[in-house]
Amino acid sequence: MKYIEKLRNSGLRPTKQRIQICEVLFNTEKTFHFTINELEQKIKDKIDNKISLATVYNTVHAFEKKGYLKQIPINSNQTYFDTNVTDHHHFYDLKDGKLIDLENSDVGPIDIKRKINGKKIKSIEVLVKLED
Amino acid sequence: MKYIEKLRNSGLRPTKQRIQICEVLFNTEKTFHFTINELEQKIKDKIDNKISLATVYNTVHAFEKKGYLKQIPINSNQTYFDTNVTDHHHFYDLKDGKLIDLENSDVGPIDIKRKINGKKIKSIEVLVKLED
DNA sequence: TTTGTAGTTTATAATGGTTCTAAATAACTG
DNA sequence: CAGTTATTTAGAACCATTATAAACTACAAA
Repeated sequence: MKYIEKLRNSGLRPTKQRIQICEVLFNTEKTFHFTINELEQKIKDKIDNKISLATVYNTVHAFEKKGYLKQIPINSNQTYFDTNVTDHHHFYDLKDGKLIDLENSDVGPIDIKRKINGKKIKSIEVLVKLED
Repeated sequence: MKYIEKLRNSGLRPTKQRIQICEVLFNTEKTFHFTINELEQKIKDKIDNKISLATVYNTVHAFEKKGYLKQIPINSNQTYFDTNVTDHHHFYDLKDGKLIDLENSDVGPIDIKRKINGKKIKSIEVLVKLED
């Protein structure tokens, strides 16, 4: 299994649950956005054994910390995650609440002119809200 | 009272509570960011009578709908609002969770090259995360 | 005024996503 | 294996937010 090494290399024990969640998250052609509930559903669909909700939360947070997932800053009652951890931005369709990737090449360079003393920029995230 | 007209003009009845919340939110030299809990505290400090939590929520949402407040898209367990409704962006200091305004003039123009069929851009929001 | 009505406020309950807990289980190391 | 530590799990707890429904208030029409 290709994920066993990935997990071990990040200091995470390659448990059955983590490997299965890796399959659901990363064994896909395209990256995608999800909430915990959506991920839980995907897991139910693709996997025979049950994985407890707490484990899904634990795993997603562990993966986020390791940089395998990113949270998407958006105002919603649920937290959105992205399996696309490359530098990119999002459209957010207010009508249906759906997110659409905006590749970095779709956005001109972002020039932040102001500096904050003693701080450096960790990331720049652009959210483009869409309406009809 | 200057807020009575403002409220009435937006189709909101100028109740005592709404006027008082206006004072707390808008009768300041500088704009500011807040969560509902922080606003509740401010209200307690500045106002003699009690305003119920539900009213604070109702009012903030009403003001947001009318465009007097903006939600700040950020991942937090609480929702952040901004009394600065002009077009601008934010630094977010990950260390202490504080937000800092980034005036539009501090950010070069943002060029969104991709279009989504039948949708138009309502807003563009940039969140610049800071670390030490 | 007075009165009717629609809008607001309020305390409290309900909701629901997320986190905590502590016991059972599984992975790892020697 | 045996011992240790990490992980999983079900369920409880947490807590921001929303819903409820009764009391109250602004307002307009008579």
